[in-house]
Amino acid sequence: MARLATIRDVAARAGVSIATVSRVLNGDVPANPVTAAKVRAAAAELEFRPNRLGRGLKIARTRVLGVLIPSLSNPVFADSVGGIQAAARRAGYSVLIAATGYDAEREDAEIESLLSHRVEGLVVTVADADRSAALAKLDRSGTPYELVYNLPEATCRPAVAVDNIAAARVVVSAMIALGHRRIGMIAGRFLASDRSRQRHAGFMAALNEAGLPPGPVIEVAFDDLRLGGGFGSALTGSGRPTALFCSNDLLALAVMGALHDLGLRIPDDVSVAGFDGIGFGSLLRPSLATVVQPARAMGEAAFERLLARLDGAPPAPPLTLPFTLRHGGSLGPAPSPQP
Amino acid sequence: MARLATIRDVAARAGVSIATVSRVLNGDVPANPVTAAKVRAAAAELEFRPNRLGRGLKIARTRVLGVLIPSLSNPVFADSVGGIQAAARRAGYSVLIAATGYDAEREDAEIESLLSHRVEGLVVTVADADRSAALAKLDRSGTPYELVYNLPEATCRPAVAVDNIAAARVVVSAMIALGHRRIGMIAGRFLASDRSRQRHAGFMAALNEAGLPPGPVIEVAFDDLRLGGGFGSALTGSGRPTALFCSNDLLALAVMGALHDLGLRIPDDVSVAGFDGIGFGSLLRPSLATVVQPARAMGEAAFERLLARLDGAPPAPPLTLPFTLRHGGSLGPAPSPQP
DNA sequence: TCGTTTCATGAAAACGTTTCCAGCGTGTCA
DNA sequence: TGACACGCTGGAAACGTTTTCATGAAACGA
Repeated sequence: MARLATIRDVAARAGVSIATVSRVLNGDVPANPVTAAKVRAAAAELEFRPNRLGRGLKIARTRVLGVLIPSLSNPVFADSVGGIQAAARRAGYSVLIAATGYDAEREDAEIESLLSHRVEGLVVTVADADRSAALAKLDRSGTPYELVYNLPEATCRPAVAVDNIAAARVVVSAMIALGHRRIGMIAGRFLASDRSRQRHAGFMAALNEAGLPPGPVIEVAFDDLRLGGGFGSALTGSGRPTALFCSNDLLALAVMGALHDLGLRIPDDVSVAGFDGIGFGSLLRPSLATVVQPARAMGEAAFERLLARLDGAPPAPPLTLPFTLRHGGSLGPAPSPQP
Repeated sequence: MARLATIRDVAARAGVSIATVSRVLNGDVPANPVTAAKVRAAAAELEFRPNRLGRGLKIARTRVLGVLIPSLSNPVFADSVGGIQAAARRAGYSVLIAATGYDAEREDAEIESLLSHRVEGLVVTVADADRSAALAKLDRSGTPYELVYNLPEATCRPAVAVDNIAAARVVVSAMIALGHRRIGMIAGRFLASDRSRQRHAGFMAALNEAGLPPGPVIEVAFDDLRLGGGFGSALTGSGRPTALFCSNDLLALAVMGALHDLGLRIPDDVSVAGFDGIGFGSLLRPSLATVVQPARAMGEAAFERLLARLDGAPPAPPLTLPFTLRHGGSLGPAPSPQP
């Protein structure tokens, strides 16, 4: 690869100083039109592409932002990154991305890596926002960041999310309204996910409100969509739940597949609802009833808030965006009560 | 945000020169153990995080790689990025990511942006690898890059992909073997996608081979998953196709939804097959028959090849990875012939 | 004791920018 | 005609690293 042209090459070719090249190309100072033309011509001929390392070093702004998520394979994260990206591009920012693979232990190292590139700020989704050592470190150093999906309860941290508890309560209440009395939950591991915990809290709240005892709660590993083992037995006995609330859509899809394989019809035998609102849910038949989070908009909002912080605005309180309940064929009336 | 510690601060605190700090922290030269300890202590106390802009500027290597894809919302791209990312992380590389939103016109600008950050190489998926001006420019400048999903036919460009033509032929042949005689195709716009074109070629090849006339071929815009309009009429007449090959899975999912809404049963009335092998396909009921591309492995392979190039290896010929046919409930025997 | 080798360390240059400051030529006004 | 302002331009420093080169001390064999 041929050596890339530097500002010095451009200056030499245009017969001016590098200071002039810089001024012309950055367009800040109205320069002599003929000089400007010479510079621009030289830059074009040499295919000059300003080195952002040099620039960043000098002006101490990189116009790069770091994004950390658990995994790109979950559309809910991919979509939020899409939103972040779109907003960033509009504002002239580039995006450096990292993933933890759902491993909270890796959060710190990945963030360190992003920071070493001197990203101006971070948009992150962590396993557990209240217990995250990485976030604590960010707070200590005053690095601007914005959470997405996480909504800390104990700590006050900048976040864009939906109210997980309220949303879960709404879904479960909808189940109750449809006559369901034995409602179970399939959840990502509570220890590994604040969202899962919060959604469980909403689940319990709705049941309490209605005076119903909780059905079985099954915790599964995040990335383990193959629901084997004890799963079937909890869902097939005579006192089996007639509705299942899943802490996220990926889980819900897996559950629907498993139920199908167990010979249970959805929603005739058992209803299912998810959480997230990934696009595929609505393409399924029956379509997946779920809480729709505005993933893309959340990403965009997070970026905008971050940008405001970078421009000197004071830290804003957490932003809860409205969720919507997507009615779907997977959630139907409870089967008529057995005698 | 407090000013970040520089190597100079560490040197001052440890009572040594910056050269020594650099040497100790990079661990290249075996230094005096006591000095090293002092340096490490100082670095830790100051939470020193080497500035990769300075480093990159000096050594002219950034250990950053650029990734350009059409969109993160398509799992097939998100998954390949996941693979790239994982491999990059293992090799100590960071990933700068950009998306075109399926707009070929934006490819060049996004690549320019990535290059201005002095990424060492690029992994890209473009709309049309043979006609891409952006790729031509990369070739001209000798920038190392690797294509994923694109497999150029007219030009010789480094790529990791599956043989789209062969794969499409296999699917369509499978349809024929199941007794289908009127087979249609739903495709992304040929002008905007080399893959769509190649898969169409495979479709035609299989039909020719069997001496069958092609059924209707419907081109739709890439991101337009709402198949309205003339769609229904082409698929409902008396001479309607009994099987539909879709140029990608997203399209196939939309088609399945539309067919369902038209009152057609899958696969009893009409069979459907896709292309890509996104995970959700197998969760559907009926599950989606499709060509599975090893998305993650393709991303990993692309990174490995790129890394080899960066380490001085000569350009390798395009790598075609094996695809597999995933049998799914959406593809069944042709309905018994009407009298 | 001296020359030589080895080892640890520091000074300084360089990477590619931006920007401050000074200098120069030209035009304007008294 | 002189003083001054103004517009453009160039020199040079600085950003935070790495690395070359030189220096000094200690160790060693003769």
